[in-house]
Amino acid sequence: MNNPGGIGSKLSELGYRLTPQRMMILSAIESSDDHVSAEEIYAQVVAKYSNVNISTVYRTLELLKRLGLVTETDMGEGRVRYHPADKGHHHHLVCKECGAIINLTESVMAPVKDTLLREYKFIADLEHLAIFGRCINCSK
Amino acid sequence: MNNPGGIGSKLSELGYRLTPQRMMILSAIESSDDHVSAEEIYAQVVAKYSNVNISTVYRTLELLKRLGLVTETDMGEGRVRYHPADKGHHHHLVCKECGAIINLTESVMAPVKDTLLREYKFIADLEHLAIFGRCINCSK
DNA sequence: TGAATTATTGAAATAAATTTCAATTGAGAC
DNA sequence: GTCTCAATTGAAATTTATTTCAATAATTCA
Ligand SMILES: [Mn+2]
Ligand SMILES: [Mn+2]
Ligand SMILES: [Zn+2]
Ligand SMILES: [Zn+2]
Repeated sequence: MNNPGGIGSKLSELGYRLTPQRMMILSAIESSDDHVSAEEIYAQVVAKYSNVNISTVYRTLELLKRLGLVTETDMGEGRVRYHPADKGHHHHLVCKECGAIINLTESVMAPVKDTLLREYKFIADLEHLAIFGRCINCSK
Repeated sequence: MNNPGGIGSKLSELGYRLTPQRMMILSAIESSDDHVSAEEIYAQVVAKYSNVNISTVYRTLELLKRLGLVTETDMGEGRVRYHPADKGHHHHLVCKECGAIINLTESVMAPVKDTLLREYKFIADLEHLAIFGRCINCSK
């Protein structure tokens, strides 16, 4: 629930309260190895602890996002998905035509990140992107 | 209204009907030199032509997006903004802390686009991005 | 022309996410 | 322990965007 090194311990280190609601939400995020949506988190949490509100889920995700503990990615599904920030740095190529998703390592964006830092002194968040376009099958 | 080379003429070339609603919407998009939101387009259109529905605006934007005639960009305002695809190829750095927006030329993403094409045969849409992060003032 | 078919629209419902505001909880002061 | 105050939450309202479905408009074809 509040495992050392986990998101929960970071939250309390930073002075945020580790409420039952937050603990359940964090556990849902951390236990999922896939990208998880707010509604999916809510469904998991509400099953064990019915007095929790969907807006608390969104608020907690918002907080974690702001603290850089989770990444938020829009893969074009009409809802956004979340990911613990430390779990696998990678990006996704999303084919707009067939929906195929190709994973890539973070390093593809490293040159851009460097350029932006060097030329604009801008620290770009390029940790978990969805890049849209057309895959090889759909582009012929 | 349906100037040659404009979005309207491309639409009819492709076999889509150039309805009064669409003409007004296109004119609102093309006449704006800035990035324009759906609600702003709607406000402009409804002032001249009251029998138009907001869902027609969204639907038209969806169509134009799909045809690659406008780009859609989320600059983190809670609503998305649109831009004629041929009007200025550039990106935006958006500071998550102070909201500052720095413009960049399209070329920053050229190396990534090339890499994705070469290594993944993926044709990436990297025409009008909002890249989030922290500007020089906010990162010290 | 006129019927059949298809594209487009408006209105209302719906969905995802955010905001508002009052109630509750919890941490620290005394 | 009790008081005080700030943080957090729940419930409902709101916002942006999408979807559904019936009505309308335009196009195709007999
Ligand atoms: Mn991922
Ligand atoms: Mn722009
Ligand atoms: Zn594809
Ligand atoms: Zn800034």
